[in-house]
Amino acid sequence: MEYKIKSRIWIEVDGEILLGEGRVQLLKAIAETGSLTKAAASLSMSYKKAWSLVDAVNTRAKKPVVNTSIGGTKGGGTELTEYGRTLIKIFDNLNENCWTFLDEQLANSEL
Amino acid sequence: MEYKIKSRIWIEVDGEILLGEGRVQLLKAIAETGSLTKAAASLSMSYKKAWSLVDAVNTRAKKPVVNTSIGGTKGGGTELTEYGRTLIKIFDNLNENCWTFLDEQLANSEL
DNA sequence: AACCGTTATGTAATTGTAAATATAACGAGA
DNA sequence: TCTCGTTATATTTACAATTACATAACGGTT
Repeated sequence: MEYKIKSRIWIEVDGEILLGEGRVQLLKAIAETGSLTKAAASLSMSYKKAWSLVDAVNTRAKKPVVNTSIGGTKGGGTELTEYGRTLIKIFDNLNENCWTFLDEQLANSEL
Repeated sequence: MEYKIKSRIWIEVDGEILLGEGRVQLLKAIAETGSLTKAAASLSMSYKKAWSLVDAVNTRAKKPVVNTSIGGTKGGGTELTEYGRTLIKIFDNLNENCWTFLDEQLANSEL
């Protein structure tokens, strides 16, 4: 029966969510599959939800996070931009730093 | 169009939530009103939800967080224990430290 | 031209969560 | 003993968020 401290972080723009853990997970799945449809399926998420999440990230970010293409042999696809990849890296870094910081804080508080 | 980092922290026991921002807010309202009914109303929360939140906190914490009484002239009431008050203080402290830490982290990441 | 898998978008259905409602018990005081 | 405001709990109702379904457009390939 030990107390554990948890946290979630997210980045906002104009009071609206730009990027959180769920969106980062989705972007990672897009990077792996090259397809929004497959990424959504791999996370057991509806395509519509996945699309609206990616759309929100893409329109709010300072630069596009994904490139999409429609049609062609493979039907099209979605790929991360370089900016999208750095965004993910920075987010993951912030998140891990936050976790270790909070663990230290809790340990020092003697709850 | 500036990026801002936000966070929520909470404390878990055995994988279940013990205390988060909402529960702390509720405990503070109880401290002010001396009544779970009034505390719930002051937060526009249903009594049932308020009760189940307080009950969860009370049963999972290492020591009781509130004392309740039923009946009597005033009908009864709910008051914080000393342990409940220190729990709130520590939580608020952790939370503020987390915010300033993350702000620093974001500033250093040059997003 | 026809096909196929994908993006993109609207609408209907569902379902899980929260609120509303109802009811009982309690106990000091009038 | 009756009242009153509170805690405590179950059941029903309502709503909002999510999913499911449907449809169109696209563009290489065959």
